[in-house]
Amino acid sequence: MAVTILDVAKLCGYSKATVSRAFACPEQVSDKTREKVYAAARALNYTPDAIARAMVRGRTDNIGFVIYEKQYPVVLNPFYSPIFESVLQTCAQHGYSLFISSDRDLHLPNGQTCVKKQMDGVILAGHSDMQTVLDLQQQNMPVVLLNNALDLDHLLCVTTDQYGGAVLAMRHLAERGHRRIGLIAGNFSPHVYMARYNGYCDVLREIGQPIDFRLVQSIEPTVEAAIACTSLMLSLSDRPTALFCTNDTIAIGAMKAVLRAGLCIPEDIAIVGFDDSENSRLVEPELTTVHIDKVAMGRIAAERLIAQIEQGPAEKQVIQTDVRLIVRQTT
Amino acid sequence: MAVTILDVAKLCGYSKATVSRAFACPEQVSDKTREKVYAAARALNYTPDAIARAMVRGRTDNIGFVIYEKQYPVVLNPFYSPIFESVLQTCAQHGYSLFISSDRDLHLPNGQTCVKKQMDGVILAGHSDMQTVLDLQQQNMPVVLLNNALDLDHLLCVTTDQYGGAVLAMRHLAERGHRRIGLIAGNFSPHVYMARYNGYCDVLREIGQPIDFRLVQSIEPTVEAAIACTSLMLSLSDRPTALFCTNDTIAIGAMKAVLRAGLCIPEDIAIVGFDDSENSRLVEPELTTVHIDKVAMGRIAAERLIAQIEQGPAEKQVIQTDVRLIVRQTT
DNA sequence: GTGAAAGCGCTAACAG
DNA sequence: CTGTTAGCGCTTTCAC
Repeated sequence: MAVTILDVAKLCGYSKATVSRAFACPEQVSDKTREKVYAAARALNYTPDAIARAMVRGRTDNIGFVIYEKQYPVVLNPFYSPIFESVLQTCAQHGYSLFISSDRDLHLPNGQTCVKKQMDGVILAGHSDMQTVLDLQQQNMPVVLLNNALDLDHLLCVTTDQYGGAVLAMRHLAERGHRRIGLIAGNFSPHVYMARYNGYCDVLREIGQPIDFRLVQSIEPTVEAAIACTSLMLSLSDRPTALFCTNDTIAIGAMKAVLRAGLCIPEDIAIVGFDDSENSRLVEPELTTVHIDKVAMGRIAAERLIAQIEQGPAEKQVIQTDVRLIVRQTT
Repeated sequence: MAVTILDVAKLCGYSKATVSRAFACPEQVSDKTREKVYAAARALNYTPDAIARAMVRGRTDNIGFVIYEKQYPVVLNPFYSPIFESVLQTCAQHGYSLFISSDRDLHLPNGQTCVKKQMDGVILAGHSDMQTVLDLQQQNMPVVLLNNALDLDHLLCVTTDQYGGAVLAMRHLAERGHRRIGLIAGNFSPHVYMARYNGYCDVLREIGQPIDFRLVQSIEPTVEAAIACTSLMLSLSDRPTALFCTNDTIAIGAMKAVLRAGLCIPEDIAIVGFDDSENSRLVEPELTTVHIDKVAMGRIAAERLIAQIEQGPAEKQVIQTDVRLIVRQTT
């Protein structure tokens, strides 16, 4: 793009400064001038250079959404994608654009942490290590943690009530009269895994049901793994009457295994999932699951990050969004 | 970030240029020097400013993935999200980062088209109007069209064999002996809609089956709309024995309607979808569908765009990825 | 409301 | 292998 602000200035007879203002703050320029400037710009097909602008303003109006590498792919992840979408919307509303990258992009060849790209702040989604966050903070790069919580000063974290959700799911099953309830848990980050696992154990304890470890399995959260795992559980002589799956993908795999075994849902086996992803409504019967307010998580993370960018450092805080049980047809 | 390259230069006793090289092209600097520079950088917590770098290099190493607004949300779209993911991967491999934005971001308040953000090229996904593409080209902004084709010089388009896919699906149904085949078509862009519709008509003609317009419906591509539409078709006295749905979401809605009507798939009604989205394997029975090579589409679009960025304008070309039928359990 | 001038932080010749 | 120098294109005081 060879044509610069100077070319426009020359053509319309005004100065660089006026042309600049016509684009950046149109209200500071008289109507007549603005029109002339725009006409000249159109004639030359001039377009302000975003980089030069960012350089001098010290602001890019970009935000980075950084995913822990292991959790790739983001966009296809039924849990993260609605969150990402919500972040995207919120950013757009506030005039920010969104970069998407993995945590690999956060390190220089010499090992230092930094934001190699042009962004005013970052949302770190999923796992992220403390040193990285510290480094970023030290470089005055606003940071918000999403679906993760770290105990650091001035760090804002947005999570959800993992434990409460598990308890909701389990109590619901217990109220339906289930006692032999299996757990198929995805091997998520310890933070998430333990909270959901504890919910399972605590409700079992509440109803006086001892834990049968043959009914507690930890797997990769894929449909295939869930099918295999469930099939095994179904072959038990005293098979469970209900399954609590720690995400919807697992629950869908469990459903497949049950249906393929010729059993009925929920009559023979009841199933509860977690996340309330889009997929939970795709399957038939539709899945009872714990709703996580992914829209709120994304929105809050983005809003709080933007607040930091525009108004300075955050207070240390963990914002926990509510969960609720969505009862559909699998229980 | 108050600390600049100059601070590091002073601290380590080298010049700005050397410090710059230590980060930008480490091999051009002696080991000893590099270590000293890095040490100083670490001490000051210095990090190169990506904006200033981009400014002087005239390159940002960023690519924009721009979606036609009406097709929002991108990330949740079962068709676009795998493509986006593939673009993301390819860009990462080549050292580019990805921006995601809608076509709204392509226009200045004065109506001019431009890339307001810092990117070296853009992938325009879905519908995009010709003037926008022309404007971008005139500004020397490399462009690739994805899932769309426009007849413009030096414009590279990546699409798929929409018509061929429809023919594959229909012939498959015909080979299974179906004659009364319904069409439930999503109201996609004319480009896509017509190709798939023509495939339907042509195969019916091949098998000497007149088109019954009660069996041809055009709807919003949502599960709900598909359920409603299918229910209606099922209530016909001479209901179809098979349904060709122009995407998987519609097919899944159709499946729900069929199952809820107490009918069996594929015994009573066979169903074929289009896209081979992740969802097609989630449902039970699993969906027979036309596979679109979304990974290839994303990769090719990204690679070609990068080629343009690095090696100059493209030849006018429409690259059409192959389709194939994936026969699962609904036919 | 408009213009002149001073950089923003970095890289890329070119020299040495 | 390292240093010097000249900007990249824009915004932003500060005058007028």
